Amino acid sequence: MLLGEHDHTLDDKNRLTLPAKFREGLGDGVVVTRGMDGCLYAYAAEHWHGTAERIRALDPLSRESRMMQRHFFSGAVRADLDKQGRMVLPASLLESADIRREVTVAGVYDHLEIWDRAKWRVHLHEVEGSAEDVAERLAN
Amino acid sequence: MLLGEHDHTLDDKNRLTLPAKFREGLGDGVVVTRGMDGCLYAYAAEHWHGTAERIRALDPLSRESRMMQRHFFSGAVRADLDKQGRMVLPASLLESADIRREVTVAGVYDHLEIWDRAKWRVHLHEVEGSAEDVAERLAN
DNA sequence: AAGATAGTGGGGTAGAGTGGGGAGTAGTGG
DNA sequence: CCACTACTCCCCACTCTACCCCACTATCTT
Repeated sequence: MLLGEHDHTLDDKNRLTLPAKFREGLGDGVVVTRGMDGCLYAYAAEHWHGTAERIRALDPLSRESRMMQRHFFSGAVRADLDKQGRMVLPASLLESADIRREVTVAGVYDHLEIWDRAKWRVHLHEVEGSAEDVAERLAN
Repeated sequence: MLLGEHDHTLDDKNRLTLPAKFREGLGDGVVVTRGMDGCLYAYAAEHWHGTAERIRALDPLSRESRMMQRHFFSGAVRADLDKQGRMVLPASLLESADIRREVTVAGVYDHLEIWDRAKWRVHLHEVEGSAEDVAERLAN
């Protein structure tokens, strides 16, 4: 299970060191794709298939489904880690998630999320207030 | 069953000694998460899975669900105890619960709650007056 | 009163995070 | 077809953090 929040930095070569804690959970193959809400998702290669299947199963006769499929699949890249546990993030993905140098990597159960740090802060702050309301609704 | 209230202090390295009474109840694996009402929760690893499952089951195609999952899982950390029964609390969690040096650890049946001591006092005081009223409302 | 155990503090070391250099390969132009 | 360039991948080196171990004090128990 991928948990926790880590601050890292991209170097000049667009390399990102994955937090050591996450490496074993990811195996040695990672798929990075455009995520939701302006971040990138990183899946262990074996878990990627499940998510991919969910998106693939959407009906391509619906325009919105096609948009989702393009969003996910055209942005997906298989990345391998070097001996130091780093992966190169394609410039196109970095741009689409508006990621600069300062990055936050968050574990969200079955995948990682890669955020521009400033954006992450804002997003998380936005949730804080409503988390307890949502929890209240989940309670029964 | 986890019961009772203990005053402890964080050291300079953000380590918290768990009260000896609680250690056997927690096994050797603990998961710490952002809790409700401005404290931290600490679960025995095996009890954590139930809570995690409820959050995981939310549909990630809904924005609210995604935000909830991020908040919970990115705020959760697996912490192991050292030989003295201490665990390191990540700075990001301490910050989000506004915990300084003086800490109160409270047992609440299946989990521990970690509070900034001053905040705990205030909260407890708040409850004191209203416990009977709340009980009345929860009754059916 | 003495010993044991819980709580607190500090130091050393392995490993994680970051940066830079060099070789190999693909792509482009002459 | 060859040569040059640019990019990518791999390896080496340094710094700093976090983890692990040891030591001390206070309190509770016998």
